[in-house]
Amino acid sequence: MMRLMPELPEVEAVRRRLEPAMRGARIEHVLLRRKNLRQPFPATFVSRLEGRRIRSVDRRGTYLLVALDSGDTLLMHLGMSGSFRIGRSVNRRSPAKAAAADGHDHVVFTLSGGVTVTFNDPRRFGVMDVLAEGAAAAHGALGAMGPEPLGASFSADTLARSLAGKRVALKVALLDQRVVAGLGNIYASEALHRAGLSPLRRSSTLATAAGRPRPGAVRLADAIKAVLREAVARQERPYRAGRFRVYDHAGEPCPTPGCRGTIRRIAQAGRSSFYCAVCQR
DNA sequence: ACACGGACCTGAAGGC
DNA sequence: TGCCTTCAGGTCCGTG
Repeated sequence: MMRLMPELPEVEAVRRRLEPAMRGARIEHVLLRRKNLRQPFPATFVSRLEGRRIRSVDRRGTYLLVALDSGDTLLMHLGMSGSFRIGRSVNRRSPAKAAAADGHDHVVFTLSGGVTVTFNDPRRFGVMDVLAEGAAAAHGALGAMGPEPLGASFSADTLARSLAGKRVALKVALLDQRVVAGLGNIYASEALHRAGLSPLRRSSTLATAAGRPRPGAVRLADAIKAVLREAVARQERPYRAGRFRVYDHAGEPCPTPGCRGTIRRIAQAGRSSFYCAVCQR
């Protein structure tokens, strides 16, 4: 079950795996094995991809952006259970069909050189779309997306500013991609624990005061960066995973040194949050 | 404008 | 054993 959980670090790991296989290659063939994922594939999906050369493979939040020489961008989201498999086609007559083996293989890209990139997604929460040049800003999710937490545009100051006036619980605000891009349910809980902040706290209590971010906002911005940086580094050697400090650890002792609390699980906005009521205030 | 809950979908896990 | 229920997750959409 806990296979991927695609939040920013996991999507970045996928990007790093796809990039060397895709960048500079030409998309020779696109096989769609169904007509929709979470939303329908656009009618022109295949025709706008086939024959195009791939300029770059980037990530924004939890979206993958494949830039093409036509100016279009292939937009992909893994949803909850999406994954890619890179292969090499053995059957040159019908390379795409040979690569699609599993019933949840929904898209097969065959690239120049016979490389195949297969998208598998049992739950079909994933999304694929093609955006025309300059259309990213108009795309709902992308256009409104908040700063990249590991980029220069994210800081305690920007975080405090975007929490200002928000009545929602801090944990719920962290899941809002307009506040910060790429955080999901797991790393939101992890960051809050590291910052010593309760997931239940009202977001506006971390807002800017007297022109400067409150100490909690500084700790939270630092914690978000630290949690994500460590997770990105861990993706490269998954078997040495330190796992998570609080996520899915309900009932266990709080890992904060010197804290005698116990990790609790509560529901917020329909999702589970894990935290220590003793050291997170 | 903001906030909340339901829908989407399947597989794993737990209960009886 | 096997059936049934519940839960998990990210994002979008309708409603308040």
